[in-house]
Amino acid sequence: SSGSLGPMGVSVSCGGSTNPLEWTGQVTVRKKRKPYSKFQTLELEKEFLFNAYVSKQKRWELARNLNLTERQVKIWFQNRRMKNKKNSQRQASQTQNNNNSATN
Amino acid sequence: AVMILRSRFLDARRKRRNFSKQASEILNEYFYSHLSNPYPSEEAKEELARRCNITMSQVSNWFGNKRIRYKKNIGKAQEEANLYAAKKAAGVSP
DNA sequence: GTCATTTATCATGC
DNA sequence: GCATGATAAATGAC
Repeated sequence: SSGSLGPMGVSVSCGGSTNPLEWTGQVTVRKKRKPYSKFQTLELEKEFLFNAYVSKQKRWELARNLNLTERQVKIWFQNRRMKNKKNSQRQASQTQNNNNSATN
Repeated sequence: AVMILRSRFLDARRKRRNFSKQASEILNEYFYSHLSNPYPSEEAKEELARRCNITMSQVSNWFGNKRIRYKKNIGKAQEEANLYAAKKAAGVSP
């Protein structure tokens, strides 16, 4: 039971428009998102073709050659694996739809 | 070179389409009726996806965009919030 | 490690 | 010309 809200539950409509909504506040300071260059992305994609999981040694080399931090390289591979999974699921459902409509 | 061309065909952003009016209505009603915690569960997402005839990823995208863009508009007009708040209070469909 | 997010950016609709 | 949906960096929970 959550009682951190106003007396009426959602108290948005009554005049005062400033909402004491906890989720609207982000405490941690986050680094601004900065898109990678074409060269950086291309090199990362090339390495991802060989293996979706990069060793510590390879990560260090990539970070140095692409002027990225090891943390950035690590996170890039994590996000890339998620993207791969998402695309695989999308293709799977597409194939299933094709089979269903073809057999029926 | 490959992925530059890849994005031309495989990127879904190239074929973006606006949701239907009723789908936006359903999503907005849920958002403003759960304004204190606009994070639908997996089940709620499935329900919304089914009623809106969109995928669950699209539901997640919508709430992600909605939350950040609502946050950015706090202190501004936000007539949309008042609209749905009044609608909820009246219990009337448009 | 995965994975739901936050945030800025991208590409499109109108 | 912005509104809107989807994607790309970045964070945090677990």
